[in-house]
Amino acid sequence: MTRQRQQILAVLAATRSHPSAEEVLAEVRRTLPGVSLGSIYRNLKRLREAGLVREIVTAEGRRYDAVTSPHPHFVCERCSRVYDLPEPVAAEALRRALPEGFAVSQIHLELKGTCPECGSLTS
Amino acid sequence: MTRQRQQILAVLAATRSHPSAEEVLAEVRRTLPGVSLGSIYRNLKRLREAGLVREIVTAEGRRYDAVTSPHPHFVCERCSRVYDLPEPVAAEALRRALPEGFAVSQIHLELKGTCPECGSLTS
DNA sequence: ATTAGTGCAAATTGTTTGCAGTGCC
DNA sequence: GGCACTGCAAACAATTTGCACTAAT
Repeated sequence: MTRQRQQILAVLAATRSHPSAEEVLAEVRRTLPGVSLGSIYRNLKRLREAGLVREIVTAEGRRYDAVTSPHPHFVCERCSRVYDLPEPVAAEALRRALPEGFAVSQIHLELKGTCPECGSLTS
Repeated sequence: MTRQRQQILAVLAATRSHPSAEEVLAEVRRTLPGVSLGSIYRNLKRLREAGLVREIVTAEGRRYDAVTSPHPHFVCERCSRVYDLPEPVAAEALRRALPEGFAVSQIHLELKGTCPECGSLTS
């Protein structure tokens, strides 16, 4: 666990904004100016494998999130912001509804639409 | 609606395998040998805008699907196959559980884990 | 000393675009 | 003739990788 890796995790833990790799880079550079994008990607991958970070793949790109509890997201179609939602539904019911032979490791629920910030805009 | 576009739609309608753009290309070329990848992407985009095709963004790439009814998917973490699931849960309940100001246009539910094909394998 | 991790730059992959030519109304 | 659509190739963006160097145990 190097300084870089710690910083990345710290940045992710400190925000609810689900930053992209580039955004993580910018933020980490505020304390470690020399870091490279390659290291960000490498560390995000390791952290993901370690189960400390989650990757959210949207049509607009990949975003990262320090793992707390599994929760669904709301993705704004206009501004691409990702919002956390409280755990809403019976994941258990879902699991039971599944055909025989499927082993579920994650449930990823994503709603798309427009967020309050964008909802009022005309175009 | 050109021949190419029709073929692409036909290919997607004829399979439940959720092909990638490359796979669509290969399939379409069986009847229209000259088609290019650029046209596949262009047409997939148009078809998507027309609401005839759905794009499924997974960590492993984008897959395409002729739209029938909205349904959730199961993505195998080992082989990346995408499976259709029957509409399982109260989308309405979800919508109601959402904080004020969010307008939902699509609900995308994705389960990850291992599928029956892969479940028995050791590594 | 060894081993993992780094910065940098080049390579790779997936997708989009510009352009000149085609085919259909 | 005009306009949308094509194939091709070049452009692009996001992510990964190879390499020589550095830091920590």
